Amino acid sequence: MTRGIGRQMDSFKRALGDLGLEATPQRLAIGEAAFTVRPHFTVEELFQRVRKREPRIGRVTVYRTLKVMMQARLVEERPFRKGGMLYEPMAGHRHHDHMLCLRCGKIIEFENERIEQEQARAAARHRFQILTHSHTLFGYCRNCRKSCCSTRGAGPGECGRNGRER
Amino acid sequence: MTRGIGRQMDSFKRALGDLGLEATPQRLAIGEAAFTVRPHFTVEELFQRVRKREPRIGRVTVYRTLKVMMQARLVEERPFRKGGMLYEPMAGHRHHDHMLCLRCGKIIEFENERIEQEQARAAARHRFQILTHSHTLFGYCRNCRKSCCSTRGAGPGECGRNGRER
DNA sequence: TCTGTAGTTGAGACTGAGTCTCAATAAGGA
DNA sequence: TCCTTATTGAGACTCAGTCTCAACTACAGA
Ligand SMILES: [Mn+2]
Ligand SMILES: [Mn+2]
Ligand SMILES: [Zn+2]
Ligand SMILES: [Zn+2]
Repeated sequence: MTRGIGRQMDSFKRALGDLGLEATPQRLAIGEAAFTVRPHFTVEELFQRVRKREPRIGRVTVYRTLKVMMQARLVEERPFRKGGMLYEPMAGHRHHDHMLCLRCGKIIEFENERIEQEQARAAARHRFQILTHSHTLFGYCRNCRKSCCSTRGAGPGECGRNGRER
Repeated sequence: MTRGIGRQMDSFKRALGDLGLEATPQRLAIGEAAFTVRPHFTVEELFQRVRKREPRIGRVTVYRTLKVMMQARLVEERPFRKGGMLYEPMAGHRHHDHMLCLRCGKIIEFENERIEQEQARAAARHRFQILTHSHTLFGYCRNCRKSCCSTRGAGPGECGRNGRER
């Protein structure tokens, strides 16, 4: 899955041009980092990653560049948790929604064409113009549901998946 | 719509009992306020409202009590915006999802049984146990979509609806 | 009534995400 | 080279939410 970064960077550079912004080393470094961290990342994770290449970069620039990538629809914002968004690169990816395990943090992606259709119809009925949407299920993944949680017999950290993989 | 507060307060008191918590004046005041502010409120709005009756109450207690009401499923949390949740009393209300106008802040509620069904099926397919879900459409309401936004000819504040009614 | 205990409360300190400000720097054109 | 504009990053700031802890309450038992 490390393939496609070239293409993603091309889209990013084009987007910068379209918006009348320069392709500075900082912006390019942030782009490359965003397209190679794990698929749902925090700003802090991105920042740390960029710093390895460009130690002099500032947090503000990361926020700013992320905003540009959002405008260009190269990344999307995921309001999964209370303190702070997660971000996900979308270039190449098809649209999808998420299930989020409240115990082990696992993120499951799903697509459902019927839901998208019904959603469009509901919006049309209200003459509402959809720009984006967010559809997230919160609960327990297959590993965490019974064996761990119902029986109340385990602390966090087991359940097949070991630990954070949000 | 001011009817039903009695019933809601009864549920709340019962919930407190079930959780082994006392029905203190503070908690009751917060409950009453939560069931009478506007249907989607911020913590700060709730806090201000409670203060009118109980000026000595602290913000922490509001947060704490809100958490209790969440556990009892008397209110639900809405991750609509970046800085801070909105809350919505659910006692009596049927489940519904939301469309959110990015320009005037209007909140439209909708229900769609087919979406709920498909969502359940998608979860089942992944052996995922849903506890809650959040499904929100972001875009422009019927008043804001063309006349105001596409033509780029208006600042915020008009569009039929006058101002905030998030 | 007095006393001990557990539950509850609220002021204020603290954390962490995100924004704002502004001076320094880099780039590009005349 | 000189001038103008875009970009950057340190640090101050805002705001939501949490944590800590001492004070306060209700009440059960002596
Ligand atoms: Mn995803
Ligand atoms: Mn609602
Ligand atoms: Zn899990
Ligand atoms: Zn609107």
